[in-house]
Amino acid sequence: MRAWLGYRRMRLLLDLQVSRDLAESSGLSDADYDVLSNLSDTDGHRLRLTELSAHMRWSRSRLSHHLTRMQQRGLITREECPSDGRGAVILLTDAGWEAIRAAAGHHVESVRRHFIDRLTDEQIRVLGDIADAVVPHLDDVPSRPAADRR
Amino acid sequence: MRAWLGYRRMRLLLDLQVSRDLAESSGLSDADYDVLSNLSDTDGHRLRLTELSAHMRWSRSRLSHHLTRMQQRGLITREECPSDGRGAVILLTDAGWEAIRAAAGHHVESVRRHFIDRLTDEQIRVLGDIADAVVPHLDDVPSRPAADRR
DNA sequence: CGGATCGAGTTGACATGTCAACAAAGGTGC
DNA sequence: GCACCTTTGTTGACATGTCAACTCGATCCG
Repeated sequence: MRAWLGYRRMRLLLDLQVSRDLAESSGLSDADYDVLSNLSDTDGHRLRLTELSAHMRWSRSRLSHHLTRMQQRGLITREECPSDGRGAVILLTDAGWEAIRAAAGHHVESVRRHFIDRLTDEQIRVLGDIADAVVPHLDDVPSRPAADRR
Repeated sequence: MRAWLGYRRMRLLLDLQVSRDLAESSGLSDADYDVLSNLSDTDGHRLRLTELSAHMRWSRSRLSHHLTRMQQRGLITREECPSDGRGAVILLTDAGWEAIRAAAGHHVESVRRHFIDRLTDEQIRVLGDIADAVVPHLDDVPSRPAADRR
């Protein structure tokens, strides 16, 4: 009980603060940052829409809407897929790459300040273990967001 | 890095699963559940809107909108405040009380299944410590949601 | 008291997320 | 090749969240 409530409270306050910092320092929302960082982690800086949505656990609909807005801001573009005519390869633009590079430093500092620096090495290690214990069980079974199951 | 990414991933998957369970078993959203449980924790099952919003870190605007919807579903009501004419005491209805009582059991089971049962006693203890280390620093300084500061 | 300011809560416009329906291409079996 | 079903991505309607403007009572101070 203590652990769960603590987790929930931490989640509420920490994520609020970190995304506030992110928005102030770089004008990106949490969602923007996640999309950009997933793209920038791939080689070629490109991903099929469905792959991206599966990894982020977003519905394709949500992602498509969000990408439309990000495209209008020049952060990403859409390409046709050579191997599948229904296409949609999402590609990071130079501006998008620049945006996340510029944001990353502040973001890391923010996470460090509000989170990592408050913890002991031991606590950090155990937290990693906790995530490793919890995540795998959630990562395969349900798979797709509710909107897509049926 | 490992701890932060693990935390983020866990947060994504765990919260997704738990709120999915919650919605399926009781028809309540996360937001509904939080509001109801905050109210049911007070004696008299009532709170001033601003107190509630401060504790939940919601803007008064968001809370007011959400309460309007919850009121239409009969989960809460609004009363005038005797000591302050600008009023707004939020009161849990019988239906609201019943709804959260019914939801709580499933919810606890869900949290246990996806989270607590995956962890050792030691990990649970440390997680509590982590929250205690992180939360206090975030709990006083910033205080109000962005929309209210200015 | 009376004017200025502040704080509580609501509202409406707009941004974002969800859901179901859809068009179009891929896959399968005949 | 062609009927059939699946998968991809988009769309529009609606639900929810954000932000700024507003009303009106509280409070401050002459």
